Amino acid sequence: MDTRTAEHICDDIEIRIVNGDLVEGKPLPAERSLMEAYGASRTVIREVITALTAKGFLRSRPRFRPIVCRPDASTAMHAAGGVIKHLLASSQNVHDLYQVRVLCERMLVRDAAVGAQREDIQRLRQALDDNEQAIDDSARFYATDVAFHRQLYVISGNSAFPAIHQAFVEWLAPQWSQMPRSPERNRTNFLAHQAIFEAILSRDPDLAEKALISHLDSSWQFVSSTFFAEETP
Amino acid sequence: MDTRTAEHICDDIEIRIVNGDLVEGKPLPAERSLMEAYGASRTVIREVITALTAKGFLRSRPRFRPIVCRPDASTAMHAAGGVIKHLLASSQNVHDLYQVRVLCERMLVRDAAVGAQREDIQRLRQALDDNEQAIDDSARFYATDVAFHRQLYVISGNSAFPAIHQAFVEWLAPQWSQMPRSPERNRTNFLAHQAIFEAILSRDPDLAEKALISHLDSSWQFVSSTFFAEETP
DNA sequence: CTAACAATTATGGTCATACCAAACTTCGCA
DNA sequence: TGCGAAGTTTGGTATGACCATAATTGTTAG
Repeated sequence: MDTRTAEHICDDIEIRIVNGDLVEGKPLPAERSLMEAYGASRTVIREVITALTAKGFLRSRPRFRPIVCRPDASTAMHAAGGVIKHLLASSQNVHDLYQVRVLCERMLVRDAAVGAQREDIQRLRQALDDNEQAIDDSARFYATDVAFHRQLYVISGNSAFPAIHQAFVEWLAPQWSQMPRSPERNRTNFLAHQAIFEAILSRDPDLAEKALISHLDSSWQFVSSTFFAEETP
Repeated sequence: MDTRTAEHICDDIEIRIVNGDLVEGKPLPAERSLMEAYGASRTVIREVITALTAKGFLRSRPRFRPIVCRPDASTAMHAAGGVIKHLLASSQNVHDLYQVRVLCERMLVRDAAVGAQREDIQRLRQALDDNEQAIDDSARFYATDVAFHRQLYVISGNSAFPAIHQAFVEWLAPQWSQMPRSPERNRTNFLAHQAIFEAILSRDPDLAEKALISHLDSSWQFVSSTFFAEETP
């Protein structure tokens, strides 16, 4: 026999969460109830709870009952984030991750240029307008910047991409969100966004990709010169 | 004061792992040693261990000391996998994930067509040859198939992409690795790989992308008709 | 009767101790 | 020197207890 009682209970609860037996948003039964239900000691139950929490199936605050979380693509990314944040201590890994983002967005803008629907264009234009309105408010500009790029992921119609975008934003936030910003810099970025939008509007994937690369490369130059200036290549 | 002693110890051990204080591949100190070291009870230490295991910083078999794992991009993907595997119970999510893979590979082959070096081409050709040699051995064909696609990720020169490829393979394995296979089907796939290779060789990104899309779409058709045939659209 | 407050209970966080079985070490014997 | 048995270490689990805080209930004042 396998000696891991906890694993079995863990798997069972996972299943009960995904199939809706344990309702998302509601608290897990009390530890002492689960003891009885599974005929295990509290030690084991608590081990199960910590494991499920780390896996993203529960969200537990210190002195409260753990809340059931039916995991989605977003929580999957979040689970990976626990490791990723350590990897990003190396600027090489930051660069690699950023390049992954660039690759995704290059393809996304190409596809958007070819296949974006009228509503997609409309939402993108709205995001662009919001971006322009925020040029003089750097905090808001950052938010609308993120939102504009997010729209590129939404257009794909693939539910995984918004989650991926969210992951990129969270993981790269330590550098990007704390960049020194200015209305001039914001205007530059807005114009880059506008160029991407125009290229999509004119149904030109090559131009859209080129505009995107130019924008993201410039952004990388700015970030890397700010944060990784002293590192030896 | 914060009531979560375990979290502090957890963070501390994480740091000691990433900075090399705790050596990768070596076993963690015994639970009873950690008790003394941190002045905590065994309950807390065990909680820390289970959490770190779920996070991917330790790899623990039932009755053995946990092995220290300095996490890399691959283990990050693996951590996400615990959630992903549940999501992939829905064929919609399988499709979405597959489309993410398709998008990545489309861009990768485009870039390969533009920028692949001589050694890249050589390795890709080698992978293609291996693939051809394995047409009559379906098990080996699957391995060489994976290896060929992997090469597309390697060419990028970005250390994150091989890990992403590994993740795609693992997550989609339940469907793909158990597909009914035949030498005829293998030959079809080999020819598709060859077409992709030729397009890269002729430095034609549009053609390479087209060949890839054709290949992966056909593969999806085959898989979805096998596994998701009876589902109502 | 209701609302604010106090007492009680439920529950999570932590600790100490104990027992077992499997893994590891040691040591003596061949 | 090599090997196997006995003893020790260590992880897996259980039990019971204590504390602090959240949730609940009961009580009282307005």
